[in-house]
Amino acid sequence: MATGRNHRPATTSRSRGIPEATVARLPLYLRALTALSERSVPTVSSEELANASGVNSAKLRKDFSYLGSYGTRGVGYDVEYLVYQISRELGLTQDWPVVIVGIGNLGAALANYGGFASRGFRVAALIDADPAMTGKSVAGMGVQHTDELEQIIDENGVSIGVISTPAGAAQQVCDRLVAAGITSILNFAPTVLSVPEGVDVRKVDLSIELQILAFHEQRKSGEEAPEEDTAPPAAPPADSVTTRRPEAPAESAVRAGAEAHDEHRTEGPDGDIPAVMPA
Amino acid sequence: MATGRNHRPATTSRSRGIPEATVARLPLYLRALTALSERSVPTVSSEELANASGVNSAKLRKDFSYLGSYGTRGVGYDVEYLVYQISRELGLTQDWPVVIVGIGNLGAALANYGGFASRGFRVAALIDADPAMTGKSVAGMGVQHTDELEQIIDENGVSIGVISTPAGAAQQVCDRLVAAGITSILNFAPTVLSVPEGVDVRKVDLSIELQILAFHEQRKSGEEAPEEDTAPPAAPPADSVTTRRPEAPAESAVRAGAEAHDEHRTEGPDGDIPAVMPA
DNA sequence: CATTGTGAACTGTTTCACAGCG
DNA sequence: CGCTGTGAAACAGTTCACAATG
Repeated sequence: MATGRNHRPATTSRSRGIPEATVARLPLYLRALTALSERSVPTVSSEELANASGVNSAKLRKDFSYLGSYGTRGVGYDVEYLVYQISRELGLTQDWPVVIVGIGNLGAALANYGGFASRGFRVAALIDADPAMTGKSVAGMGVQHTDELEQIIDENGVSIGVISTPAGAAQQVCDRLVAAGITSILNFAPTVLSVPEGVDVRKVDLSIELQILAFHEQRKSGEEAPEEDTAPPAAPPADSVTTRRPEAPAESAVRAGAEAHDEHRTEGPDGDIPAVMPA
Repeated sequence: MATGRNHRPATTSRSRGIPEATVARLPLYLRALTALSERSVPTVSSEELANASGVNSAKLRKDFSYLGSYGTRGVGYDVEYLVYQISRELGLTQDWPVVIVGIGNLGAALANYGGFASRGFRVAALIDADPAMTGKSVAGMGVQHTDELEQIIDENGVSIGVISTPAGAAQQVCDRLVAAGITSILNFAPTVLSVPEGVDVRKVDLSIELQILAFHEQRKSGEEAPEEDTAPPAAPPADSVTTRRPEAPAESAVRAGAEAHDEHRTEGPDGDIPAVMPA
């Protein structure tokens, strides 16, 4: 709702040729290859590389086949060469300035994250809405105020933004980022972002991951006889509203999935993804 | 290699009935529903809920159809009832103690993350290998030493572990967690974890996400004429080894994808996912 | 009669298995 | 001979479109 836009599937962009699923694995291969490269391993077979990347070799070969024929039959792949080809394919031969908006606990952790710098990414600025944060130094870098967001993006030619604000601020920040010219967003806030066509959003949500794990975990311990659809309570839906109350939760019993969703408080040790660094 | 195990696809467990893709979306629906619930909205149509969740309504309806018929034709879904059904399906009616291992910047941010507590998850312990961390208080909770890992897990009946150590320590920690009885792992370290059959691993990797964004970003600005396979340099693979050097990178030019991969230093302000909290 | 629930068509992804080749 | 590259088969996930229905 809020700033109402159209929802793009977030994983859109069937980027001519390479399947999305393959793109998502390229960084994995690249990581494994880089490790091999550092150990000066000259060549690697699809089987070995697949193991190191946690995929199976058929998939890996098919993935590479989309990039071209970079292997040698009977031998394997040249490590350096592949590193180069994949880097190029991913666009990592140039470097990408990024801004991080929302320097709370998480934002600060991201800013400190070395993986940023070591790959083709460079943190161009840390931005926070809290005037108390402005000027503070995080990860050896001054935090700048949201007011300067547009200028920072413009001057640095930033096209990738990371949002680590509380959920309530995320859409707003997103809108400003997009308006300022950003076309790729990595969202850590637990909200669905609406963006115009052409802007890519990827999300990382801790609690979603945990919930998925919980689902599987439950299956493991629960039903020892995993056969047949032992249909759940299967209670009939509402006949009147508000009177509805399944066989279970009394109003507030089920708290799962709760989101602050628009936390008003600007700080506090337990906000949804913290907005501001306490210290 | 390291502790060599078998690689499970990480997204295994075709958990009888509900497709994995659906499971991954349930938390999204739950979040949207919880927000509606808080605003005391009694019912919602598939269209509305789909919008709020960032998916399309056909998908949402199909997803729900796997859970059973919880809607009312001509009306929509009862919000409270659905919240309950999904929570139950996800196993969130019980609460899940989790341990966080590796209390660096990221680990601390995770510990502070409110989303944990508000859903069915409870941080049972914070664990770090650094004796200097032990006893320190993070997010109002004492950090305990790795030595106590097994005992903590056992005593609290923990089955979900979060790994936020540096990459080099992750497999080792993972092995101990698994040995101690943990069967679900959320891995923030940039490594492939090997786990025995029956253990679920989900990974969250910042730099992978960024690389995927970079890929799409590159496609946007690059090739304005996105037709025809303008085959890349297409350099021929090795004829001899080590002599191989494509038309591009001189030894260290391409740094993309670099991983510390076995960082020896136990601290420092810019290790791969920091190991220890500076302060 | 608006909206769900779902077969059927489709699109995307993985796996198989083997021909092709260095 | 070993390993890549890839068609073809199998499988998974999404979308369509409409009959069923409260």
